[in-house]
Parts: sequence; structure tokens; C-alpha cells
Amino acid sequence: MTDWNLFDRPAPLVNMASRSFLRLGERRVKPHGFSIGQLPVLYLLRDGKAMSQRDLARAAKVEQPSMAQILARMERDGLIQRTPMPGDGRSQLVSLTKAAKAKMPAARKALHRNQDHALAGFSAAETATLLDLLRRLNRNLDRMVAEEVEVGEAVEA
Amino acid sequence: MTDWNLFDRPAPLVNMASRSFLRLGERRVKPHGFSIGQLPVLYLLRDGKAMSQRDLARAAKVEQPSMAQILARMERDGLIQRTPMPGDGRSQLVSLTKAAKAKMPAARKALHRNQDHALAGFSAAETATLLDLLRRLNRNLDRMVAEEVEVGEAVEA
DNA sequence: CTAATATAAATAGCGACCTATGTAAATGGT
DNA sequence: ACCATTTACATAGGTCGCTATTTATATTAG
Repeated sequence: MTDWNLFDRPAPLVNMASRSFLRLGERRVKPHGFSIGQLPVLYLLRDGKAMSQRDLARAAKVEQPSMAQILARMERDGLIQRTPMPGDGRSQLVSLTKAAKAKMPAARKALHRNQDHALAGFSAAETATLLDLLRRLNRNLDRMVAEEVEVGEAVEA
Repeated sequence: MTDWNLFDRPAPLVNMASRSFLRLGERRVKPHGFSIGQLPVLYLLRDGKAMSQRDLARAAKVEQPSMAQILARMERDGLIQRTPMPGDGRSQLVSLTKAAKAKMPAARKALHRNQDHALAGFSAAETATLLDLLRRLNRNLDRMVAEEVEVGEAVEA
């Protein structure tokens, strides 16, 4: 009665959409030797830039161990290389290999073809509204996630 | 330039929101001995109903192996039980244990407290709009996922 | 009634995340 | 200089999901 349909609330709808995006994206990008989680890294390092793991994690908005795993797989697949960070023995600079850079344009195109098919039937205004509402939703969620961590830590202390 | 901000497109925004919802939901529900992926099962079997794995997967909109894993963990944790399906030796009827049913109300309350904090600052109309746009987005995505599977299979044949 | 096919689960293996913890290299205050 | 803290990564372990494949039981066609 209260939730007559399991999926007719924000969290499940968002979750479904996310899973679909991931499935579709994976199909597009996999034939080119990439996978979805690597896209932020590819994007961030695209024109020869080099960054630390920490900065990559921050910029991609994932936790450090998640980024570590992504980078491990990318290294395994010959997509990145690491060089020591000058002046800090703890850190390394990560950059794309030539192979990765060579394969990017095709993958990019494949994704572009895919992208925004999802928004078929949406007017420009509706698309803008959706993006705006999602940004606001994310602001709320980010705050909630952060707050709870604080609480958690406060309890510990 | 084209995508000046990595996250300012539908897929990443939806993905971020989904991850945040999952993190928050997990925190709420874990102390009660459940986890997020189990919620559809709990919901579907709530008042003593019994269903096959196949029907649970369909209703929860996940693939069969995903549901198999969810059920395996729920069985491990004493949340479900399986009884043979009368008249079909391949299948079993899944139902909630007393323990699971006993723990549900508290978990439900915990989630409710959480829920829709996410929509703080949203007017009723905005919430409705968001839900509507997400439903439409999902319709598109579902179609795309289904189409591609067809294509894939057609190529094989 | 048997052979081919379809269906229900199980299994193997992978990717994207997370939390919690450990380790080694800076850094900062005394 | 020295010890405590912070910081950057690494590692262990877990959940959610997917694809591909196998196994066992129905079902259907000939």
C-alpha cells in the first residue's frame, strides 16, 4: 500500500538507471579494451597529464582503494604507467601509455553514439531539468554521506 | 571543453546518486542484519509469501545469478528457507524465516528515517518531476538494453 | 516413447564499489 | 635529533551486479 511498486521511488529508479547505464557503457567500451570504471582516469589523464593515485581518486570521486584497484587493472592491461613522484617516496605519478591513448578516440566515439539515446524523447528543457534535479539530489546525498561519517567518527572518539 | 565537468552528464550523475543511496542504505540496514540487495526479496516475501528464485529475480529486476547469490547469502544468514516446489523438481519455493520477519520492522523504520532526507529542498512538484523523468529515462534504457541483447544474439545466429 | 529443446538453478569468473587495516614515507612540535 | 602524527598506498574481505556456461529436470515433437 505505502510502496505499491517496489521501483517507484527515487533510490530504486536511480539504481536501475545506473545499472542500465553501466551495462550499456560496458558493452560499448569493452570491445575497445577499456571498461567503464576506467573512463574517469582516461579522461583525467587524456592529454599526457600525470597525477597521483590520491588525486585521481579525489577527482573521480571514488575511495582510494577503489582507485587502487582500477589502476591495478589498467596497469595489468597496459593502459597506464607509473613513475616515481619526485620528492615524495610514498607516491607515484600515473600516466597513460601510448597504447591507451591510441585506443581512446574509437572508444570515445562508441560511447558518444550510445550516449543520449537514453534521453530520446526528452526536450532540451526536460534534459536540463533532469540534470538540475540530479545535481541537487547529489548535493543532498553527499552531505548525508559526509555527515554520517562524522557521526561515526565522533562516536568512536 | 566539450565535457568541462566529468560529472555533469546524466550517466555520471545517476551513477553517483546510486552509489550514495547504496552507501547510506547499507549503513542503515546493516545494523539490523540485512543488506541492501536483500530489500526486494524481503519486500516480495514480506507476508509469508513464497516464490521461486526465478520469479524473485524477475520481480526484483536482476539476473538469475544475481538473485542466486542474494539468496545464498540470505540463507547463510538465516533469513530465508527453501522448500521443494511441488510438481517441479528443478525449482524451490523461497520464503522468509521467522527471524527475518522479526527483524524487518526495525530495519524498515531505520530506512524510513533515512529516506527522502535525500529530497530535502524539493517541492512536491519537483519530486514528482524527478520521478517522472527517471521513469522515462529507465524506459529508454530498458529498451536499449533489450535491443542490444537482440542484436548480440542475432549476430551469433 | 525417445530425442531434441526449453527452463530452473548452480557455478565460475569478472568489474565496480565499499569499509577496515596495515605499512612506509613525510612532517611537525619539543 | 626524535617521536607522534599525518599522509599515500597496499591489502584483505565483502556486497552488488553482470556474462557465460553447466547440470538437472521438464516439455514437446516425431
